[in-house]
Amino acid sequence: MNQTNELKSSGLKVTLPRLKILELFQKNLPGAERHLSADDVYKILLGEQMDIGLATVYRVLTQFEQAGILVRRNFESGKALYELNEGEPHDHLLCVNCGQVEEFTDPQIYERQTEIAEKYGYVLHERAMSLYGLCATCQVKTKRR
Amino acid sequence: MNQTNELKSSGLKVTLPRLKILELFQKNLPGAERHLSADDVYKILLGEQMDIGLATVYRVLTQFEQAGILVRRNFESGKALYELNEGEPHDHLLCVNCGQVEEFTDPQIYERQTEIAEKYGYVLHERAMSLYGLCATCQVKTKRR
DNA sequence: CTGTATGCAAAATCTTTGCAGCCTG
DNA sequence: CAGGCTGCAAAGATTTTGCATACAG
Repeated sequence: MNQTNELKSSGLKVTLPRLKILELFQKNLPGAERHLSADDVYKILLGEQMDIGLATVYRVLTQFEQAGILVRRNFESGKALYELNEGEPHDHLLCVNCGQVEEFTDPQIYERQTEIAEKYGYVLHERAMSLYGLCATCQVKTKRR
Repeated sequence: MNQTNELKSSGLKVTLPRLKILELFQKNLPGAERHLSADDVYKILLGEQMDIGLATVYRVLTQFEQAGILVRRNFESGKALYELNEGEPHDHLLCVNCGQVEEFTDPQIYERQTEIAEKYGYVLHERAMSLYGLCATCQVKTKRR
């Protein structure tokens, strides 16, 4: 099984909480948000009749991040969101009204970031770029008020 | 007095805590970090023999942000940092080892961000970009270990 | 004097940690 | 069977809020 191996190769024992959480992110159900907070994950699993502790969710998410399975994002919301690590780095466009998250990649910006870090003598570890605004749908809704 | 007027024109009463906090950011002492957390501000003021409450610091920082005097930044550290709002937007390069903060502006990136938001139909409210890495000094230190 | 501002303490959030028992390998 | 894993409860860290008193205008 794919997920089982993914866990094993990260040196993690295969347990129900881990399988379920991994599945949540990999399944990618239509309409399901790719970006989930610890609490989101916790509530979803409770809703699926799982008996799980919030502490376990935090621990698993942290382990998955260290294993490179997930990526942790710090947006302005105040709570961390996790998403599947699909290799290619990307940035986010977030709607301040509905919370929708749009992903995009811009090689030109990526390139400039590298140049800037170099110019300042930094060895770059991470890049984070987020744009906040009103999505098209919410612009209409907001205007109506 | 300049600071007094800055407060008045924001509709805020001129009080000692507000003057002191404003001064802290405007003074820009050599070696002093431009980016301060609520707790940083609190500790500095306590060190100056001021009798102030942490809650007041949080309230004042929030008010200053709403008045456009300060800008709030959410870096990965988990706590918000504030800096003087000097009009022109800029981004940050942070050392993950010593916490040094380097500021930079890149019109090319700024331009691309605008284009991206437009492409996705967003009305942009805010942009946040932070690069994390090892500064030149810390690269040397780290290598020695 | 009136209403805003302050300090203190308590509460609210999000996240981490300690511990005894459970389960994987 | 050993050591990692889990749930629960408690503790931490950061930020917000309620309230009585103090102070600016």
